[in-house]
Amino acid sequence: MRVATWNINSLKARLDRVLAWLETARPDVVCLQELKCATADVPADAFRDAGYEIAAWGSGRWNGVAIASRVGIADVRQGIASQPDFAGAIEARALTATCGPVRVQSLYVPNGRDTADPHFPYKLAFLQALAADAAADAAGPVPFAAMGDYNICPTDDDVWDVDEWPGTTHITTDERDALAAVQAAGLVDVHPRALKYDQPFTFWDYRNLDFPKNRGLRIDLALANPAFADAVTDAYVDRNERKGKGASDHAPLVIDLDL
DNA sequence: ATGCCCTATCGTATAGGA
Repeated sequence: MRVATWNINSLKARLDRVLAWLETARPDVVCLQELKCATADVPADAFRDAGYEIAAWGSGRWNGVAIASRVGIADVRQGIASQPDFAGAIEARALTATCGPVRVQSLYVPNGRDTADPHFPYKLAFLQALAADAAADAAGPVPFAAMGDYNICPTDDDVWDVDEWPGTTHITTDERDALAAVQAAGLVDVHPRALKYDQPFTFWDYRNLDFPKNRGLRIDLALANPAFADAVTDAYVDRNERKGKGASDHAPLVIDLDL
């Protein structure tokens, strides 16, 4: 089977491209992030016409996660255990469901904004909660992957050039330690191959010709338990989806499984 | 060609993204 994760940066603005991609890539399950629309506004009919059921948790302008599947969706769960709030709100950043033989989690980890911003400790707290939340699924017999936009480059090789990276977040030791703690729960980073160039980046900023210049980041990850990881036959980043008019700034991460 | 930022919002600018 084929499982994917993709930060689509608005479901409404991206709907045609998402549906077209489902038709060509034919994933059995796709985790989507940054819906930027309310749950009630998710076009479930359009997905149904394409052969997919969709479970979504959206809250309007920001965030929002979904899972679309053509092998069924069961046991849907919103959020993670002890999920921290931001400014008093529990944000739509995690959705977990069982789709056929796999259990997947669609994740949108907080950006962090700046190491001096309150969003940064929020990001670390979210990851800490995630590590605890994932432990049971990580140790279980069912193939499980927590996949999505982690907003962390696991290593310097996951940045086109750390010295040119303009942000203060995504590359810090604190963030990488927090990511390592999630992996320590029993999950491994399914490292994809790139369709072009050496590094399998998943994000390129819209500005400054970053995509043509391949100034990218690998921040969309699939952290898999042993049952999931052992079944992986291929993994790649579909950078072709970053091309052209109306593209998201992220490309899909696609994983093929012998399941 | 990969091509010079994008999205949603009570908007005619602003916040957020990474």
